[in-house]
Amino acid sequence: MKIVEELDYKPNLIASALASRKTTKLAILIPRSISEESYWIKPLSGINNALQNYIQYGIEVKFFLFDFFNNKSFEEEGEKLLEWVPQGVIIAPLFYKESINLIGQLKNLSIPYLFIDTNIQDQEQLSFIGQDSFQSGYLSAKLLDICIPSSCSVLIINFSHRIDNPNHLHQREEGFRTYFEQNDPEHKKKLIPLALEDKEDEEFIENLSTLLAESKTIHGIFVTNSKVYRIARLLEKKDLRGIRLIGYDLLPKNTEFLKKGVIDFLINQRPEEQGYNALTTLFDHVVGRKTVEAINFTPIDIITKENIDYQKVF
Amino acid sequence: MKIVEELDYKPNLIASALASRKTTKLAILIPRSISEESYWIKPLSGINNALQNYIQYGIEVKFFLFDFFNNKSFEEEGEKLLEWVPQGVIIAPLFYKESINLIGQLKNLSIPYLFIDTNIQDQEQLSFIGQDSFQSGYLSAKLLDICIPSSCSVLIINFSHRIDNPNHLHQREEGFRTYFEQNDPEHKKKLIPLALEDKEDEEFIENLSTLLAESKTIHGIFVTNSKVYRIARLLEKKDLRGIRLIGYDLLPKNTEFLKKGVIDFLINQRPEEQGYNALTTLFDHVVGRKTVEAINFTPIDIITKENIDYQKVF
DNA sequence: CTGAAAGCGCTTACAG
DNA sequence: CTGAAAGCGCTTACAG
Repeated sequence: MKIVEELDYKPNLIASALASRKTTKLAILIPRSISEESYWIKPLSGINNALQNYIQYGIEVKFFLFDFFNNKSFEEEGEKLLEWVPQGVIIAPLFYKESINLIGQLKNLSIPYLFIDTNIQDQEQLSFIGQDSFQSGYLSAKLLDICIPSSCSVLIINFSHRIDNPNHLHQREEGFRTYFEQNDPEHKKKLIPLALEDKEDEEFIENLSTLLAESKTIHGIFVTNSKVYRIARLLEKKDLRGIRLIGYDLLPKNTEFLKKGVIDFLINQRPEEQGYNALTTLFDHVVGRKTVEAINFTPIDIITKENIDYQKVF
Repeated sequence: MKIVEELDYKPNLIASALASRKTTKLAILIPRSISEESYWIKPLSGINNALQNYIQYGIEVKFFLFDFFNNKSFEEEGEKLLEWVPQGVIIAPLFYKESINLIGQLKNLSIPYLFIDTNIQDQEQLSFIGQDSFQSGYLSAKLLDICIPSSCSVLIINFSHRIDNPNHLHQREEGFRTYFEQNDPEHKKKLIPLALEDKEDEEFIENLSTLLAESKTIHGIFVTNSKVYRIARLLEKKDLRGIRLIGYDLLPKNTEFLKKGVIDFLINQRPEEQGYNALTTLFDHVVGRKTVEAINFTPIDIITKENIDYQKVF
């Protein structure tokens, strides 16, 4: 080792990869995408993109895709994953209990894992790759705040798609509220929370539309997830102007309304980049034996119709 | 070739790199950074960062750094570059005439080159990597527009640092003006252009300060480059409130005023990423023999004090 | 011009 | 346990 240091010897990774020709198996446990327009297609394509860089190094990646709404499906795919015996795992731990169970087993097998999109604190994960949800809500509040009247009402809409909503939706709302507590201590702006079902609840939407039409004081709406296009559709249909709308993610349905001017801001969490970084991080650890960052926060992008066309596509 | 196709043969780049061990020389012609806080340190660090990925492939990178204000220096470094005989070049073509001259010689030698930061149209460059300046100005106007009164005055400040200012400063102003032409046809917002010298022109700054203090109608200032901190310093010193300020680039001096709330928005052009992508693109072309994109527009990031801490650092 | 041999810097099975 | 040999998939100098 003394000589290694004296000569500043650095092993040639290329020669090493060529000689060893071992294949490293990496498993990915994320939600299945229902359509081309689904959110989860983006992390997946980011992972595939990173894979191109490593394919020559004998990396084998296998996707275990579960049903976003079904914890049993998460469990089943987790079982399959364990049977495959990978050397490293990327997990979107959307179901708390089932995730804890799975990573317990991974720990026993000394298989490293990292979290993407959603974090669970202190689980000995190799890394977390995703956005700071609280801060993204805080930023959303600021953006809304600068373009609404100094006294008015603001709706916070939660599309609760299932009982144990991923934690980060609450954190986004918390961040949003915290901004107004700090910057509007006199509560000139009234925050009105609203929980909607994810299914096509026409009746509720109709009620909401009546509410919006009647209440002239509502000048801003914050939707805590990517379902913001549903509210946009309503605003457009009822021709409701003067209401600023902000939500998450560059789904085609959302960007369409952004370009039309119905949605004012979208918060992007760079899902492709999350996928890309997740695979790169796992590779660096498992194959490159490098130390990796324990937390890898994705930038919080502000997207308007003026810069949407310049976002990186993968 | 028929058999190649039948077997879907893909050459093993790793084995190829190991066997050939040829070193590829890539030259970089960009401005020298005066301090750790200079803008041009960022593309440089992005280039070095990308280099880490390729160092095993026998890439040798040499920087030819010229004086930002001095076209002779650009010429001299260009000469040295040609003597070194690289296989590929990255150029920031800040001086038009001198750039045209240099790339003429590169063409004769069949050495591929790509432009970073500033583009010159139709010069057979391999690629351009940088921001759409017009659009970034357009976006800046939109951001200012949503948070200033519906009738007021807006200053457009150009720090002209030399006679032949890089073209993109004009394009930024053009984009800015175009937004207001399209969205304020009645000219309720008055745009006032102002050219300042780059040197510490205390007298002019003093005049500007008087102007701002007297004119109560000025509610927005757009600075077309990274010198926005100089205006911020003035606003802070004179305790001038109610003026929204927007400019370019995440220099330490700028982010400081952003966090204090004196600057409202900064436009980021991801300089590190530009450097990173430039080297990657050049490598892909020269070593990987891949086809590369002719235009690689960097995203136009909107930075506020709420998301500044989540920007990627290289 | 063609084709076989040596070698790039490692890993790993194997002989001693 | 130690150390030399073979081989990973290419490139390139060289013999024919």
